[in-house]
Amino acid sequence: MEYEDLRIIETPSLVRDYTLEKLRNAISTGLYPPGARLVERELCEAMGVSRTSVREALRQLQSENLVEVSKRRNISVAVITAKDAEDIYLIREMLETMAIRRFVALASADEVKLLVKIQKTIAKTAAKGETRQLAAMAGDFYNTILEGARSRVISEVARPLLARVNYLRAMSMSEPGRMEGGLSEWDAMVEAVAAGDGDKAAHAMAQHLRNSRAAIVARLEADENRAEKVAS
Amino acid sequence: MEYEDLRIIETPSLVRDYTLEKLRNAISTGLYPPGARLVERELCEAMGVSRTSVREALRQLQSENLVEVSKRRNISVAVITAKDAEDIYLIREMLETMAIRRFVALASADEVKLLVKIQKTIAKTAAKGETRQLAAMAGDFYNTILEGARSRVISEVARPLLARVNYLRAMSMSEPGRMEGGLSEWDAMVEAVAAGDGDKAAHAMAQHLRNSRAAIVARLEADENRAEKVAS
DNA sequence: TTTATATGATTGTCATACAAAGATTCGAGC
DNA sequence: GCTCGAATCTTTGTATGACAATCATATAAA
Repeated sequence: MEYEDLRIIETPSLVRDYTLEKLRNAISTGLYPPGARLVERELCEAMGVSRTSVREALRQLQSENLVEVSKRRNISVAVITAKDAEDIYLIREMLETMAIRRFVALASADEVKLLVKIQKTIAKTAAKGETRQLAAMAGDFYNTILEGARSRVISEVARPLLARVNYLRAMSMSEPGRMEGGLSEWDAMVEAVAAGDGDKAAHAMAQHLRNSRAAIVARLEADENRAEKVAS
Repeated sequence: MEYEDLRIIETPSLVRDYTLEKLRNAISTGLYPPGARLVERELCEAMGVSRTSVREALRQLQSENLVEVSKRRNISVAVITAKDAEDIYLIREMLETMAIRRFVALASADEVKLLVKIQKTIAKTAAKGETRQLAAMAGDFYNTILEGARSRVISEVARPLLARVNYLRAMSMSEPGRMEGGLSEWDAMVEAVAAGDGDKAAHAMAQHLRNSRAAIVARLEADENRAEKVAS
C-alpha cells in the first residue's frame, strides 16, 4: 500500500530558505530597489536570523544574479541595464515560447483551467486599476505555464530570468496606458492555449514578450539618458 | 593620467571561490561522478578549508544545479537524465546560435584568431587520440564564443548549462568514432566565423549541437535502460 | 590644505557548539 | 535465528563568537 499521501511535510522549512524567499521578495517588490546596499548585519537583525543563514542566502542570490558584489565586496541589488533587459527578454522569448508549446502539448485540463482563471483575474484587476497586485498575478501566469511544460530544465533556466525582471515588470505595469495592449496579448495567448493550438500560442507569447521588451527597454534607456545628463 | 596598469590584484582570491572552483572542476572531470555523495566534513578535510567556506560553495553549486539535495538533506552530484540532457541541448542550441551570431558581429580580430587557433589545437589533439584533454579544449572553444558575444546575460545563462553537461561531453568525446563528425562540424563553424557569415556560423553551431544532443541522449537512454533492467 | 593617525564599519574565514533527524548497531526477548 | 527497540553514530542546520584584512571616515597635526 502507498502512504505517499500521509506525508505531512516534505521540506521542514529551513531558515536559509525562508531568508532567501524573503530577500527575493523584497527585491522583486522594490522594497530593496536596484542598487540598494545589503549589509549582512542589518539583514540579520531585520529578519532575526544568524549571519550564517544570511550569508548562505546571499550566495544563492549571487548565483542567480539578483545581487552583485562590488570590488569592495559589498553586496547590492543588481542594476539591470537596458542591454541586460533586452537580452533577458530575447532569451525569455526563446524559452517561454518553448514552454508554452509544451504546455499546450502536456498540461492537464486543470492546469489549462487554472491559466484561464488567472487571466480572467488579471483582466478584472487591471480594469479596477489595482496595479499593485498585477505583477504578482503575471508571475503566477508565467509560473503556471512553466509548471505545465513539465521540464525541470526549462523552469530552472527561465525562473531566475523572470526573477531578475520582476521589479521592472512591476514598474512597467504600473505605468498608465501600458496595460491595455498587454491584456489583449494575454487574451490571445490563453485563447490559443484553450484551443490547443501550440503554434498560435507560441506566436502570441513571442508577440507579447517583444512588446514588453520594447516598453521596458525604452523606459530603461530613458532612465539611463537622464542619469547621464545629471552626471555631466 | 591613468594608473590602471599599476593595480596589483583585482580579486584577492577568496577561499570560497577557490573551493567552488575546485568542486566544479572535480565534478566536470568526473572525479566526483554523477550521484556521488558530497559530505561536508570530508570536503573540508580534502581541501583544507572550513565548513563555512564549503557550505557557501555548495549553496552556489546548488543554485547552478550541479548538485542536488535529497530529502535527507544530503548533497550529491546531480544526475542528468536523458530528458534533462535533451532540454539542455535544445536550450544551448538557442543560446549558442544567438551567441555565435553576435560573435561574428562583435568579436575582435584577435578573438577570431584565438578561435581558429583553438580549433586547430583540437583537431591536432583529436588526431593524436588524446581524448583526455579534448573536453577542456572544447570548453575553451565555447567560452571564447561567449566571451566574444559581449553579452553578460547570455554568458550567465549559458555557462551553467555548459557546466552541467561538461562531464557528459567528456564521456562522449572519449568514445571512439564520435569525434570524426564533430571535427568537421567545428571546421564548418570556424570557417563561417572567419568568413564573417553569421547565418552560416549559426547554422553550423545548431547542426553541431543537434548532433551532440542525439549522441548524448542516445547514450543516456541506453544507460537508463540498462539500469532499469538491473533493477528489475 | 594636506598629511598622518586613529577609529569604525564590513566582509571573509575559522572554530565551536548544539539540536534535529536519519541511519546503524547491538542486545533483549521471543 | 529473528524481530523489536534502545543506544549510538553520522550528517546537516543554525547560531555564536572571534579575529584578520580592507576600506572609509573622522580627527589631529603640520
